[in-house]
Amino acid sequence: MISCVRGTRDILPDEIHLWHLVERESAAIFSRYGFEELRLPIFEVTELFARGIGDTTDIVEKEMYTFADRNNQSLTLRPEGTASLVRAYIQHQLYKDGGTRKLYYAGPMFRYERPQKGRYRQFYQIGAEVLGPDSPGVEAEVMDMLMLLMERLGIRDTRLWINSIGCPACRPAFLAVLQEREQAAAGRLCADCVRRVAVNPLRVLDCKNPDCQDTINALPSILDCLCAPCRSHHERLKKYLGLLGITYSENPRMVRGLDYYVKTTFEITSGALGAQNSLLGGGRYDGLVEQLGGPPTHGFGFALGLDRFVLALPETVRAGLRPVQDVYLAPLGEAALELAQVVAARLRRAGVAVAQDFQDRSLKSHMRHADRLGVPRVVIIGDTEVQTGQVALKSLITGEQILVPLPELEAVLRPRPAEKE
RNA sequence: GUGGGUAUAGCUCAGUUGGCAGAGCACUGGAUUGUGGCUCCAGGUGUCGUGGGUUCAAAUCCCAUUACCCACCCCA
Repeated sequence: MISCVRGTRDILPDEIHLWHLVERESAAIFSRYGFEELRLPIFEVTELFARGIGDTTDIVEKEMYTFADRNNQSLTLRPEGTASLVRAYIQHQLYKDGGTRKLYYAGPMFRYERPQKGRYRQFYQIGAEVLGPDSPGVEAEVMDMLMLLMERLGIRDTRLWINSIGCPACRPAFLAVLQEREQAAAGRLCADCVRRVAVNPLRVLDCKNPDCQDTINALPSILDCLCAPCRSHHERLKKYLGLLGITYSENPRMVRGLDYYVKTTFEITSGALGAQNSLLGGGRYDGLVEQLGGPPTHGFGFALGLDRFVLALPETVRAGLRPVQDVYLAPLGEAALELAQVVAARLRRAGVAVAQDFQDRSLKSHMRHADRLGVPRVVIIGDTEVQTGQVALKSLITGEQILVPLPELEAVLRPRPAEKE
C-alpha cells in the first residue's frame, strides 16, 4: 500500500465541510473589507524567497523544498505567500492602479519540518495584504476584520498580541545595544541563545527556556528604544484598537521569523491548539516591495493557518455540518429501478438533492439506509407504484406517508432554499 | 535536527506468566414475505506497522526500521 508522504494528509469528506466553512466566511468577510482574491503559483524561482524572506531565516536555511527542474533552474515550493504576492504586484504593476491595493490569496504552503499537532509539511494558509498606505489605521482595520472572522466562526479562547520591532532608523541601534548586553550575559544563557546572539539577537528574546527567563527579562525592551516615528505609529495603533474595542496584549518579546517585517507585528494565539498555538501572524513590511525590485511601497498583511483554524472550530460547529440530500429514492425491483433513474434525473434538474442507491436492497434495508443518511424523506417505488403512476412519499421525521402522482413530485419536493449570501 | 509515547478488524480499543485472534461500534441478513430509529437473533471481516532474531511455540521477549502522536525547535 502506498500512503501519502510524511507531513501531508488527505482531507476526507467528513472534514471538508469545516474547510469550506472557513474558506467561505473568509472570502465573504475579506471582500466586505475591500480585499480582492488573486491566485499565485505553487512554486517560484528560489531566489524570490531567499531575497524576500531573508537567507539567514530558518525557513530559507533548512525548511524549503528546493529542486532543479529539467532546465536546471532552481525552483522552490512556496513556504509562504507574501513574497509571491509582492512579486505579482510588481510584475503586473498593480501599483499603477492608484493608492491602495488590498489583495488576498489562499492555498497550500510547504515547509520541511517535523510534523506535529497543527504542523504539517504541506499546510494551508489564507493571507491578505494591504499595499500602499502606511497608516496604523490600516493595521487596526485588518485586526478588526480578523476579530469579525473569528467571531463568525465561533472561535474563542484567543488572544491578540502586538509588538513593534522598529524600523531601519531605530532597530540597528537597538540591536547593537541588545547584542552587547546579551554577550555580557552569555554565561547565563542556554546554548541555543548563545548561538542566536551572533546570528539573530532578537530571537534570544523569544527563547522559552525557563533558565533564560531572568536574564532575558533584564534585557532592554524594543518598545523603549523606538525612534519617534515608530513610537508614534505604535501609539496610534493602540489608540485605534481601543476605539474599535479590540483587546490586545503587548508583547515586546514577540519576534517574527521572516526578515521583512518592520514596525508592527502581531499574532493571534488560541488555547484550543497545542504547542503550535499560533492561529495567524503578520505585520508590516515597508521595504519588501522595493527590495524585490518594485517602487517604494508600504505593506501590511498576515497569513492565517487554515489547518489550525479548522482545529480551533468549536464542537458545536464541528458537529452537524454534514450536508444531507433532500430525498431518498427506494426502488424495488428492475422496473422500479428504471423508473427511479428517470425520476431522479428529473428531480435533480428541478433542484432537488436526490440520494439513490443502486444496490438491490429490501425495502427495510432502504429505509434503514435512508435513516442513516439523515435524509428527511423517502420516495418508495415498487411494482404497485410503477403500475399506478403514484409513488409513496414518506417523511422520516413524522412517519407520515402519502401517495403522490408522479407529475406532481417536483412540486411536492420543494427545491432546497437558495444558499444565503 | 533532538527527546518521549504509540502501532491489533472499516472505527475506538482489550489481549494476563510467551500457548486457538477478542469486544464495542459500524456493516449485512433476519425476527416484521413492502416501511427506518429501540430491542433481540445470526453473519463476515485481520500482512497483530515492516524486516530480522530468541523459542517447541511470539500480538506478547530482543534488535532494527517506518509511520503516527506529543514535546523541543520553528512557525501559520
